Amino acid sequence: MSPPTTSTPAWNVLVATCPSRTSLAEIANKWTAMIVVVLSEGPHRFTQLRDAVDGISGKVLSDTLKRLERDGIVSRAAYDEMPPRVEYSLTPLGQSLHEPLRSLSRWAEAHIEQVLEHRDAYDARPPRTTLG
Amino acid sequence: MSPPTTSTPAWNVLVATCPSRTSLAEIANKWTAMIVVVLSEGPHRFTQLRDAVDGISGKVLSDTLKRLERDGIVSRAAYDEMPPRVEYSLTPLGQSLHEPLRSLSRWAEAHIEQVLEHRDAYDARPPRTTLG
DNA sequence: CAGAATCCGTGTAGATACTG
DNA sequence: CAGTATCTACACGGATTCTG
Repeated sequence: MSPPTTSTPAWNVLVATCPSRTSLAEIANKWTAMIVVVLSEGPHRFTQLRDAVDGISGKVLSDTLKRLERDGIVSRAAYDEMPPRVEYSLTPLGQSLHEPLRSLSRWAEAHIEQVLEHRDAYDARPPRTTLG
Repeated sequence: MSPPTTSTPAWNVLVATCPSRTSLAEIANKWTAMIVVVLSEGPHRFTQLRDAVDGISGKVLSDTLKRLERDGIVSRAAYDEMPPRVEYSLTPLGQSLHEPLRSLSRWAEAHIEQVLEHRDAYDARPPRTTLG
């Protein structure tokens, strides 16, 4: 039974011993963000995912999917066929995570130019060896 | 089809060569999330931040703040006093990042119990050595 | 106080090769 | 196709020390 949204969460990620930190570390991750965004469009097979998330290696994809499955964010459906077919999809829990993560990746896309400009300016500035 | 947002982002994090990936990697990070959430309440000094983000080490805080400053997300104000005083705050760019990141940490807090239950169930299940 | 510098352990990523 | 198994490598996090 999950608490209604009105209830105050007993957890606080700012506390080191809070278990919610372990899941924050899991979801605040670039691969997780991209995988969840892709899976939000519907079930994907392993190779489909690897193609969609350009540049990810098979091992990293496999590891990440396993962790997400363990956390109940992704579900795995293996069909006993030849050649083998496995489909990954978002659980309801994972779907609730989609919005926050999509916001993040959208932010990255929308503000990358500003970020790049800042980086250029920062890197052009002399190091703060002496007091300015 | 792309949604009718105000401006169409030319960037796509799913493409490996897209520069927005570099900023996604930066912001999709547990320390960044916690720091931005804390700074959203107002400027903080270094030690205040280290206390607020429980468990973070001085080096990691310093490194992360430097990266965030470089990206234009955090601004640093050093006052030439004795003892030294430095205040960190969110730039307007950083403030625009607050909502997405707060959503993430709230998700972690709100769903940690479900996540823990899934982990227990997953770990209790025998390994998938043979076909199920 | 606010850090820089240093050292070090570990996790995570990446490449490659192999299997059912 | 959908992984697993290995190995390597480096970035990251963490603890400690030193300084203006």
